[in-house]
Amino acid sequence: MLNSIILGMLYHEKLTGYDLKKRIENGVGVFYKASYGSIYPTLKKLSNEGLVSVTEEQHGARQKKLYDITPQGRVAFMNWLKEPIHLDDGNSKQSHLARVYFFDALPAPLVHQQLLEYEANNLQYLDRLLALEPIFDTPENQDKHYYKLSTLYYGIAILRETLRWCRHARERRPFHELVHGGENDEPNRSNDSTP
Amino acid sequence: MLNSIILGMLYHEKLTGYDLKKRIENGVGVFYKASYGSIYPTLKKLSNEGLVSVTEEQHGARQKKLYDITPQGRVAFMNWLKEPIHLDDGNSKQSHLARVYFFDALPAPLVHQQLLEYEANNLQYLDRLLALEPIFDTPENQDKHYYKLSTLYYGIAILRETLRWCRHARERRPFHELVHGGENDEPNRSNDSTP
DNA sequence: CCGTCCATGTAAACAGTTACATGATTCA
DNA sequence: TGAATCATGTAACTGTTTACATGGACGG
Repeated sequence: MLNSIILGMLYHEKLTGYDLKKRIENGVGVFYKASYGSIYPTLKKLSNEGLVSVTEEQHGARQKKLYDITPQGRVAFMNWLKEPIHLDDGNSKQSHLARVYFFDALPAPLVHQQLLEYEANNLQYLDRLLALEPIFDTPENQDKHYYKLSTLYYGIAILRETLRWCRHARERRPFHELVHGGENDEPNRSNDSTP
Repeated sequence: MLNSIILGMLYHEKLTGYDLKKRIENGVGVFYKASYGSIYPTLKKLSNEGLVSVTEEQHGARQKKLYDITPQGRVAFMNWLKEPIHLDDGNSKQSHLARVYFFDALPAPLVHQQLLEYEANNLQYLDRLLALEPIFDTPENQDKHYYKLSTLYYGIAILRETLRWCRHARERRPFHELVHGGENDEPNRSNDSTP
């Protein structure tokens, strides 16, 4: 995961380990965290594998190491971007979004294909959860296992929203409507001006 | 994580490692996967820590080990359930939902408190993302960084849905409305039968 | 001259996966 | 009789976090 993210970050500019951390923080950082303890060892590993190259620079008495992606690195990164997205791997969403984050670098037809597949997988998953619904949502469980049930419904709600998002992204439609569409009101927010 | 889930599963019944796997698969399994390679070592660890006890049973020539939660195990599990939920830890949703899954075992006032806090944290997070929106959603980025932008909007959409879910769960309202409420139509599901 | 940022790293521990290895029991 | 399921485990590895350790540069 981190190795791919690093390659993605180096795709357009050379960076030091330190820069990388900051770029990740206010980029993919919204859904993926990286610490120096993972960044530096990963850079070393990528370097050993020939996917990045290092240039040592002297700024006065202080040295810094600028990392750059190699041609092999670009290939490896592109292959990662093209990998099919399967949902059943546990820590799903993290890695999916990390991939999507870099989709601007992928040719449009491939992106479209990826998003279609992602959508299909989510739909399949949703159907699985919807099939569980009548089995688990019994009057007895509604009382004694309310919170267990709630996690099932959370999954269903999130998948619905993910599908809505997929359709937007696949058609490259702007996202204002998705997120600021009238129907999604927020009754609990204290000091909001407007309508 | 797994150790807490195991304790939660043993809270109401004694189980073997094998049983545990199945219970997890069709319980929290929807959002958390566990393999034997993690279950058995974890059981051993929990046993060494005195949080579970083992009873060896002979079924013919075949032996099985029944695991049971100890009083200390119950305390440890309850403490885990009561831990405050902070969102900024990267692999959030997984562990949050795992906790919620076991909330039926927690006294109602504590559950309410936990969900309120969770809601507040999500709202705070949402505000953070909404603050990023005007910074990143510029005409230039809408074109060149469409997919980067899309992940921001995905986050916003999911947080909105999470908040809706929170309000339902906190008030112990049934979930049909959340998930089968009229407004959330699905224009694309016309002619696909399940795969 | 002091605090904050820039910059690089290591060691230990943690949590878990994958693949392997073994063997009994049940049922068609 | 052989496939599926029950049942337990290990070894090697992967990827990551946490805490530690060091020191230069820059601005107020």
